[in-house]
Amino acid sequence: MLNAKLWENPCPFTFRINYLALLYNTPLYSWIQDTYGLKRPEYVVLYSLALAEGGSARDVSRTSGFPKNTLSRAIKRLELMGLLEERAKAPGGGRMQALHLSEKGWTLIHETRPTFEAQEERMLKALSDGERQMLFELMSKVVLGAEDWAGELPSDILPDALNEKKGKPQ
Amino acid sequence: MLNAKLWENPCPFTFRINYLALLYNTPLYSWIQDTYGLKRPEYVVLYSLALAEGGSARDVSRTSGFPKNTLSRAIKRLELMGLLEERAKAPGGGRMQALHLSEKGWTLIHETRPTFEAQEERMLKALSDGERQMLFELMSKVVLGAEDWAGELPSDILPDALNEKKGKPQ
DNA sequence: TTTATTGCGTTCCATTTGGAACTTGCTTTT
DNA sequence: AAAAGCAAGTTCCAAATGGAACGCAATAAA
Repeated sequence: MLNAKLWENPCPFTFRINYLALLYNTPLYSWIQDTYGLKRPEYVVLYSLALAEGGSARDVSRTSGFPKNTLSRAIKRLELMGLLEERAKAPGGGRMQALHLSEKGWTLIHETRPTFEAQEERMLKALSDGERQMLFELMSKVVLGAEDWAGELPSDILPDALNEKKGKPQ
Repeated sequence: MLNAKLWENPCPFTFRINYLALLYNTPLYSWIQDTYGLKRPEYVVLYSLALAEGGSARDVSRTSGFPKNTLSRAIKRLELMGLLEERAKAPGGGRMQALHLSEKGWTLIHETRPTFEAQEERMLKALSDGERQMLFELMSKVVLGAEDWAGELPSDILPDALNEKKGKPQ
């Protein structure tokens, strides 16, 4: 079945993307879980803040895809574990809250991030430096074009059966 | 935060992979859910079988990442909905069961697959044909090398703190 | 043939998840 | 400045999820 999905797939790119994401993420987050007791959304919050200190829950949600309630819980737990600086505002949500890693949070990130990097490196072993550069540029191009295709599906790619108004494209 | 994740990320490739998977999958599966009442694992089973008729639950699990109990339930429901051919063997698990789409299942796939293709096409709009070819080859190369890096994390990329045996690398 | 062994599929159950409604506070309008 | 609109964060709860234990069939070993 793997061969069919690789070589006879009408969506060869997105299959590869999903498949690589799977192979990459699974062992890393299962290691994080076993070693540090952090679930994936929790570690994602830490990782995100390490890249963008002062980011908000909304930012993490937008860039990771986790729904905001999941992140709300994750942040609460991280705070409780002392991995995030306590938020000034009393819990109860109002407006954008800037989040900050604590000393402990930074330590954890510094300890774990190299493993994520090393795994990415292992994944790319098959490519030369030039090929990596090329892959990076191509993927960047696709991501930068995302505004044009992400979000709702336009009705012109939905099955005709679902488009009532055929005659009058008003 | 998106800019930080794109341009200051120590894992620029895997971020792009995860991010693209997110942007691609979310609208499609939410459309499938709203329109056909199928959850993602359910549609994944149909899509997988359309590519590899006679595949088993295990095959789908291996190539999609869903755990086998989730797929067991998905298959049961698809059978109930008449989208899969009834399995010969009485339910009760034994050995590998070959799964087959029913007429209705094929109809649904034929109706929906073009939308998945069109969305992939939209995603790649930013690339020329040559660039697509290049991207395809690079990603294929990485996937084909997966046996060398997927699975358990080797201890040599884990933090030193976690490796007791430093002196004797036996 | 009988006995272990392997591994696919199912069931059980505690945990996690995420949609929806809600609260609160900023921003815009009048 | 008061009212309306909007959006971030929280809570609620029903549903989905996935680890673990189980049952069963095919294969391997004795």
